[in-house]
Amino acid sequence: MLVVTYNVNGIGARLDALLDYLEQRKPDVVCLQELKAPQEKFPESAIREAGYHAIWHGQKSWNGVAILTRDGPAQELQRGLPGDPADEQSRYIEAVYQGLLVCGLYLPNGNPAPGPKFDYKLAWMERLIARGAALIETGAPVVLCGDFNVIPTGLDAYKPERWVDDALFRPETRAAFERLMSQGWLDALRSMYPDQVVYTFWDYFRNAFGRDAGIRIDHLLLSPAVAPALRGAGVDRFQRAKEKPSDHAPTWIEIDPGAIVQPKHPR
DNA sequence: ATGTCGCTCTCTGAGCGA
Repeated sequence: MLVVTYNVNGIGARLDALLDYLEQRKPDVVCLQELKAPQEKFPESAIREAGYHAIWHGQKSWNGVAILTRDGPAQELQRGLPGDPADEQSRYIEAVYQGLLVCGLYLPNGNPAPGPKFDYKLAWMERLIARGAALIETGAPVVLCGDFNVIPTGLDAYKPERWVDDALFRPETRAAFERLMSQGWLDALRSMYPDQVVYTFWDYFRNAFGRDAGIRIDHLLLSPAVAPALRGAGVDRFQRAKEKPSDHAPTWIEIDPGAIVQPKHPR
């Protein structure tokens, strides 16, 4: 089962590229971020004609997340990250698909830091940590994936010294991410490539992709029940090299559904 | 500080967020 996370940076501008990708790779599950489209502007029919079911949480201008599935619809469990009823930003969606709990997220960027946007990022991460603990505690097989806007370590940035004051790499951000990870999540890409440089995002400016001046901020975290099913992982850089690309590349894992551990007493 | 995109609005450029 191929599970992909892909920040499209505007579903309107990226529809052709997305359809091309679906045709080329035929992923089973795709978590999308940064739709930048209101709920009613999501191109549901074009995606259906491409052979995918979709659930999505749109928002005018900014944010927006979706989950696409190929072999049947996903059952939506949660829309919006719990913990703050006043938070109206569309950054989280959760669904069950073929026994797998798929959580797609678009974590706040948080720049400039310090400031109110950084405070919002850290507060959002606290809510994510609470959600992560609850998910792990069920024993369910969970893939928690998306654009985390977190550079976990210096290995994950071209010239990390340039990111020290950035909200994606500040100590508070990395510490919160480490607290999430300490719950028992497996960073799928890093586990497959322990020492290698792996980037998922390259700025549009200064020919960043051509120079491979990237960062790794799109992550797929696996709960203990799905970690043993991991068979492969990677970044589809070819998609970033196409015409009119997103600044992110699709990032993927291959899992063996037969190796997923289902809890004996599902709640 | 800069660079380049995408989206929205008052509208064919400017502001904002990333």
